[in-house]
Amino acid sequence: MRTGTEKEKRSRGRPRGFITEEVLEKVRGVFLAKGFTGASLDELSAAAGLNRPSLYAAFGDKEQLYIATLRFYGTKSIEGLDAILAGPGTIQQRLARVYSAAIDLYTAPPHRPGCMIVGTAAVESPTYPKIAEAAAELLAAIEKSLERGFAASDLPRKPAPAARARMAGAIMYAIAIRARLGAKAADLKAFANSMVPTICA
Amino acid sequence: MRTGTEKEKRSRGRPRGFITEEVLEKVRGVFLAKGFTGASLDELSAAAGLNRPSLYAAFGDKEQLYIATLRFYGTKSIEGLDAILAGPGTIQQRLARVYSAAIDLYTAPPHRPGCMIVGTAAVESPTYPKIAEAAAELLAAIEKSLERGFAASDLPRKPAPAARARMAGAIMYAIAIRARLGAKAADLKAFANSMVPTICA
DNA sequence: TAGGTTTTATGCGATACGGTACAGAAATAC
DNA sequence: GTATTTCTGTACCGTATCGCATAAAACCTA
Repeated sequence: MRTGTEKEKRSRGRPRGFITEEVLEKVRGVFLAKGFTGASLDELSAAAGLNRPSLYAAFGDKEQLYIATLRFYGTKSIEGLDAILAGPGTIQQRLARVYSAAIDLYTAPPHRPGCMIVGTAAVESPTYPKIAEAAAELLAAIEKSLERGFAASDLPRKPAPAARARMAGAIMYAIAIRARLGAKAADLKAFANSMVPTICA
Repeated sequence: MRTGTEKEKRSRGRPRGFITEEVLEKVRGVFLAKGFTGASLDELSAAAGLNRPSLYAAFGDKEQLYIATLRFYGTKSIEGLDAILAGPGTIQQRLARVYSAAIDLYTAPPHRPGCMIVGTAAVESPTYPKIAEAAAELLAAIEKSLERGFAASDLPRKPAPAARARMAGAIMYAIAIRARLGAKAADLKAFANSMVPTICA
């Protein structure tokens, strides 16, 4: 897939009137709110400010567009995760910051969307194996990021960083689910804060 | 809603050719695999062995049918949860049994469906508030059941049973998500077993 | 048996859906 | 300037969708 940012030699014909990443950002809002099946191409192209043929030429069909959006969202999220985990403070403080930032995104108005992977990709998994595969890869990458954070900390080596990462990831997924089902940010933050010492024990 | 099992006085006209709960069980398989939006009325009525007008007369529209199915599924699940938690053994053993039973259901072939609440209701929440409400109620009931189990155990009163229940529930939701995204039962069971001592610490 | 009542079965209708054909527009290559 | 390539916009196609109208069937009451 072309990213639109590569400064490859200007191709010959009429240039694109959009930037791929901007389209993915706009489309993400629709997929995040409605899910893959629930989002119609009318809504998607309206949100993107593009006509359907342009979407199709750029991304292929709806499934490929969804997967591109999911990977874009996941990659951005993991970058944010890495950044917070590489920041200052104890691992407890950084982990708490990770949860706080996640909860702010998960409970953002107006939809309290939760996480795109947990909240929208999971439901399609049995029907669309490629979506399941992309989602599983992203969850694995999230846990790898957490594992790096724990490995670089001064926590005891037992439990292993990978085990701590699985646990920290599980708590994050649960928060995402509860956010999408309407849980209040304050409750989720209290829960997250109560889990940090357990994960870092 | 009539349950079909109430032995209310036989009504006057032609009797129903189906039992409500049996229909809900059959329909559940379709909703569980495809989600609310992804399941078509053709699939649903075929699975139920009913024609669409019969479904409509009995349940109303698709949303109401889905919510009835969700509540049926949730209530049955909570009964199973209560039963295991009321069984023999230490709370650690009983909690491990809960997870093992859940993982068997979540990873059942051919679809590895996970949990209906977490795997299919969550995605619809922003669009269908009544589904969100029913799902949130069921999660709360699950945590209440877990809380009763911890309250009846001989674990220390700190952390409080409610806090343990939130944690145990979070682990269950995370397992459901990972199951639907393709995780292997053995990996999930290892994870669950590793979490039991932490939850019961 | 006749009448009343509820559930089935067939089939339809209006709409929304995903996806595409085609012609015109905007850029580069020669 | 002309040709070529690529993208945009309109308009459309076939299909699948949800939900319902209608009439026949099955049962109870009398």
